[in-house]
Amino acid sequence: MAKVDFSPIADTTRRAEIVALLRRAILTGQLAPGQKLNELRISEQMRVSRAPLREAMRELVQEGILTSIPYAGTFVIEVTAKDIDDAYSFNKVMDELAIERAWPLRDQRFFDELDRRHEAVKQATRALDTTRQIETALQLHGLIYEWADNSVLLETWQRLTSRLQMYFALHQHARNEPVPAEDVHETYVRLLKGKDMRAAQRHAREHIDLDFEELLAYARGLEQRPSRGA
Amino acid sequence: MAKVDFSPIADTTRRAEIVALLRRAILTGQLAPGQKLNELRISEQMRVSRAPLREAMRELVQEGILTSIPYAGTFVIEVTAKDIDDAYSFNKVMDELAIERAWPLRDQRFFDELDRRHEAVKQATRALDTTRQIETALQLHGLIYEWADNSVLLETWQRLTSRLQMYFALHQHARNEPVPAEDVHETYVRLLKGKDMRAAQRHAREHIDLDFEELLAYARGLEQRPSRGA
DNA sequence: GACAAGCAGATTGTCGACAATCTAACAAGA
DNA sequence: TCTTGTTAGATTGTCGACAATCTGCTTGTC
Repeated sequence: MAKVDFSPIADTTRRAEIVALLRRAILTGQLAPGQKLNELRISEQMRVSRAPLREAMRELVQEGILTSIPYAGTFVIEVTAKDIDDAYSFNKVMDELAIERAWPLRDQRFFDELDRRHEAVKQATRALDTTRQIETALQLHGLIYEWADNSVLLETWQRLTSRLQMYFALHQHARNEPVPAEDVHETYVRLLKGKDMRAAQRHAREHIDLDFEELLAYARGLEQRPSRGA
Repeated sequence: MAKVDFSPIADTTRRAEIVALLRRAILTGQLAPGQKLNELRISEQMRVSRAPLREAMRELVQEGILTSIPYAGTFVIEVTAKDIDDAYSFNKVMDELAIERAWPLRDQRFFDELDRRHEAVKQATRALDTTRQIETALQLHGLIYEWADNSVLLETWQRLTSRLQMYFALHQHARNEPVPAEDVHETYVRLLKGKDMRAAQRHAREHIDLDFEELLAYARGLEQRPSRGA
């Protein structure tokens, strides 16, 4: 009998597809923070009834990227500097933990996967696809969580990822700059392959710092002159 | 003009009430792990249509205490020893972090609230209300998270709490023992009021150990002879 | 007796319509 | 002019019915 690893079949419910579509729209910034999601309009655009759409929205509310006010509407979450700061500071600690847990479990498969994801980032960078660049960078970063062998830790990371992706997308969207050409993940990957765990943790912390500082500055700027309007 | 702090008005949707009902049923063990939730039956019992019930279920799926398989059903999550171990080990690190962050922010209101929640645990203990005892103990424990001034940390704790409460309720339910008479939180509260942060962190870690070890042993026992049945 | 095909029955997923609620514009009165 | 009451429109919340899918049993064939 042939030994084939069949991956789970794709979700066939409309709900799942709607969730994916909405999430993508939010995380890429097509739906701006604070924006209201009109159920009727969206359901008509998607050619779907409101039932699966509403269920999908409930999921995204729990996922933390939508917020719902009864009888008023469902909105994309607002992004404050404090939110970003909280996520950033929390992420630093989590990273240290993940590296610590994943460290003794690194094996050939880990290194291969690390290279694979690193390659994906570089490819997105070369293609000047900023959205995909953010996505792949987070996936690269998420490997230590997948390897840490702790379901709660992984799940927490995945929840956080949604918001991080949204924040970075916002940032990119705002300054509308070309992506950095140099490879900022080179050192990170090298250290994860090395023998000095502390060094890897330290780098992860500092590396994150760099990205976030800019992001924070941007968010603080936003709060000075609050956007929003009719 | 009178200065009154009006609290937000209660959620008035059926969905919100259903979520509360279902969550309570799961966390108290009235709905056993692995059990299937029949939508038609539940909606009839609650005198509600399936729409708000399904939306409520979606929320609880995202909350991590239900799991859904398309066209098959929605089930209460199974509890494995590894799940408990993961939650426990994750919780230890989070606790240290929360204490560290909350420590410099402790004030009179913190101490008052600490006493208030401690009192609630003692009262539930005296009343031999095990469910309420678990609930209040977790609320006591959660204060450091509320005070840590980090929304992501707090949110993560709240998600974790659901599952912790479920685990402990299962345990209690299984051994069906009277609640411990002595006050196991005395030291914890005292240390949180003191000046030695490290000591508080150490105690939190060790205190949690105690509770969890028993729980883990119980869960491992479960996995030997897998329950399950018609 | 073993096995595949096909057929109920039950359950989940989706739909369209109705009810409840909110918002904003407008009118009436102090 | 400001406040309050009213009303129309739009939007969300909920309902009951239908469609799609799964499960287990029965039936027929070898």
